[in-house]
Amino acid sequence: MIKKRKYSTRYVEVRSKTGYVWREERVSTSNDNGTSFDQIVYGDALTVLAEYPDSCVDLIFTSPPYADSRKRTYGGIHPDRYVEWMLPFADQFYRVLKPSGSFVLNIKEKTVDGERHTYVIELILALRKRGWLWTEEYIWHKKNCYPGKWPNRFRDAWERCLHFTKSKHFSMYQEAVMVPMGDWRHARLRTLSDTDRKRDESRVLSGFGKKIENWVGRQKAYPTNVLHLATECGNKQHSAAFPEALPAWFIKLLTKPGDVVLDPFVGSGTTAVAAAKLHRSFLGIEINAEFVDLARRNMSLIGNIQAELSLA
Amino acid sequence: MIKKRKYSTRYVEVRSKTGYVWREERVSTSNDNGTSFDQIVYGDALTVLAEYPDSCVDLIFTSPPYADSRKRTYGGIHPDRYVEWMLPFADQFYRVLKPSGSFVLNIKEKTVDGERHTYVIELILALRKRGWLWTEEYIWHKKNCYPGKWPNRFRDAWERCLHFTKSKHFSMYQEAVMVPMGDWRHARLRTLSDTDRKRDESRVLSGFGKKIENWVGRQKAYPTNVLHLATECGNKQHSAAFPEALPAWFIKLLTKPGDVVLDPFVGSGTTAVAAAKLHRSFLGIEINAEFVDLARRNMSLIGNIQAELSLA
DNA sequence: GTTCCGCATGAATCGATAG
DNA sequence: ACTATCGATTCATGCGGAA
Repeated sequence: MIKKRKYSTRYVEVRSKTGYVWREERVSTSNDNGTSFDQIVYGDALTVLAEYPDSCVDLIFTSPPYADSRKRTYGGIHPDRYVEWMLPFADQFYRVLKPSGSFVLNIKEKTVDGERHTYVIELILALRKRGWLWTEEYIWHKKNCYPGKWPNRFRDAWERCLHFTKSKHFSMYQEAVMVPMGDWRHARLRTLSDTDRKRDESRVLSGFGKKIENWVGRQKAYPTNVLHLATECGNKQHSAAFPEALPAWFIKLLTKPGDVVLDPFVGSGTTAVAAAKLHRSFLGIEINAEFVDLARRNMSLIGNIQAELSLA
Repeated sequence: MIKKRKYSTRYVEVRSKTGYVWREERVSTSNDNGTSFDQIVYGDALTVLAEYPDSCVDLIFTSPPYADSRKRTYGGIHPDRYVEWMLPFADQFYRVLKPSGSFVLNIKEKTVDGERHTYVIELILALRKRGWLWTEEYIWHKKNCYPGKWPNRFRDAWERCLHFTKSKHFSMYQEAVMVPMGDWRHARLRTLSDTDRKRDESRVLSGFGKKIENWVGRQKAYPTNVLHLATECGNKQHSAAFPEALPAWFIKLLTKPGDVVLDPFVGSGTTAVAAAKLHRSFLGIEINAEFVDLARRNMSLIGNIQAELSLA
């Protein structure tokens, strides 16, 4: 049964070279229940997700708009009202997530008036009251954090990755994120450099046969709950909030190929790109038209790269 | 004015080779306001601290008994009652801490029933209601964390170091914990980039290049709020809750020589040892007689080492 | 092809100044 | 008094061009 998709037209403010202009935008207000994935949907996550059925998503990975930041794009939620703003979204997330699924929230509290604000830990307590299990808290260690000096604190080099589930028994594929043994914190999670690989190979080849087997058998270890990743700071037009390796790690850990990954605040599309590259289905939702364009461009770039790879 | 110190005698259970025996113990119940430091006091922190005056401590660093663990030594506080257990101590800490002082709490929530328990974040909220400022949360990354494998989580490689203060303007000596810079600086020292120059333009108007010179000649950088320390794996009879480098880092950062460091749950004395080595005054309190003995032995070892050093 | 080097760029935060 | 804006501070990384 295929429903005819409905659209509404709305006008949105978009930044141009000279300022801000209004542009017409077609917004999907319905979906085809099963064929509506693998797209960046323009709209508010609350209304977009309302069209989706229960239990259709395997992983929700997102970095919601931080309190009082990105004012131009999200209106800057005040820290004191952050929890009440977030809860309706969390309820929708709970509904669309499969019982075996996971919800990973990348977030960090701001300093307000010289103090760490409490909206994140209050959010944890509120989510538990809504039925979520606070299964784990991973730490993303930002190796290249923002510089600066202040009399009362150092540079902030970490963010929380809060792992919530609906059940104590959720899907987890630990082998997918095993890392080379030894100094695993120095290993690049993004890609092993060629030199690293060559060094490893030469080490293996120089050994005797029986030793190779021992060494190969011990090549990988399970990681810990601390992730060491640098933020990407290349010459992109958009500053990605997090590096692609961050969603990629959780996607590999918590889904298998073909599963559905949702990012309800997808921004420039990093989560969707990571999911697509890992052959997962995805759904990205973004309320800001400018970011929707950017995310779709980034997705199409992936398509080109994959096409090139398949040609080679 | 010197008060005569008062003692009370109590009998305590102590482990011997063959079991548990009762031993007589002299407990100080008064202090000399300034001469009562540099000791490991046997007793309950609540009653011991009650004898101390207001605003006599510069830093409180402690790792309190974890919820539901170390049952034999601390009675295993139940997670659901952890906050109410902790608050009376925190009130005493607040009283004895100087307005410019800091309270650093090394703590990590246990997993209970497959979920992270919320007593730590509830404690943060409760402490704020009692007047504490939640100034910062440092992460202690345990580079060699405890091994193990579970179906739903990885090894836990980090703990919180919650930094509370009484005032927004507290004492902090950041230069004391600076770390060597990365190699990237060699390229930076040769020539300043255009962007650096542009960024410095505004500075030129006021102060001119003296700041630049400072910066170029610098070999060290300020650290971040993520501490990378390995847990000590020495063959001690007692497994210290944290390595000596952890209290040492905060002692260097938050006190100057001669200041007073308090650890109200001093355990095997690691905080006191670190303070003494750094020429700070200290006060260690411990309710378990066995640990008191161990802490005093560890302190006396330091005395020997320092004596040897002064002879050399 | 590698390696080296230059360099922009950050989900930052504080304190002073302006409205 | 209370909020908005702005300048100052600072450093690890990836990218691209050069050797």
